[in-house]
Amino acid sequence: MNETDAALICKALGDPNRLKIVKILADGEKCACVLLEAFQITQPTLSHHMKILCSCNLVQASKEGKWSHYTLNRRTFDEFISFITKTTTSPNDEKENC
Amino acid sequence: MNETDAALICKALGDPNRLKIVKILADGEKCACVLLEAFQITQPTLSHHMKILCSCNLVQASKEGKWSHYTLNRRTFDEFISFITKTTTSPNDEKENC
DNA sequence: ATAACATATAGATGATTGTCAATGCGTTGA
DNA sequence: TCAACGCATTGACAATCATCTATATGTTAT
Repeated sequence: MNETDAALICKALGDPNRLKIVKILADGEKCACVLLEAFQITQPTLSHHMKILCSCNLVQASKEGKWSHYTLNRRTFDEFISFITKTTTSPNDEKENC
Repeated sequence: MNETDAALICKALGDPNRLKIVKILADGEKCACVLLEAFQITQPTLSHHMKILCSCNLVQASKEGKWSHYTLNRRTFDEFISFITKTTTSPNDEKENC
């Protein structure tokens, strides 16, 4: 996990719908049809959001027949949390002031 | 801190430059001129980013004469961390599956 | 085979974003 | 008072984004 990865994840979580998707997935694996019910968006739009969440490795998809199942990737999430926490606690080298 | 606030903060952190600004501010208060040196952007662009970081309460600005000093608002940051951590650990009510 | 279903992809569109040059505004020092 | 300085604001522009409709792809059941 580096700054680029973290910024990508932040960007992914920066959309209210995607943040809510992550919240729902925190409850456990869900298929797209169940996720879709929780929103007022069309199926292609949901698919688009899932692709973004998967591309930053925050969510994992697995197909089972017709259904796509999505799970929250807790390892990525934990790494993200620890990265940004570290970012704000460990001082860096630039001590310069005005 | 609610989902809207958290999404706003994620959005603010979703830009690599802003994430780096936060990282630098973690070292302590900085003025705009020092921040500017760390980037390849123009002064108005930095000003724009600072406005976004301040508007979600992640950063606080204070003027002293000609200089604007910026500090990381650790309280907001901690609330943010605990919110998204809670989001992915506490199960919600929707237990429905396919 | 064929119809119904679940999801993904393509293409279009309006909104938002990051960036810059130009300019404005308040402060400091000569 | 006036010039220089630090920063904010404005307006413009290209790029990205969230969303939609239409369509394609793969799967299940008849």
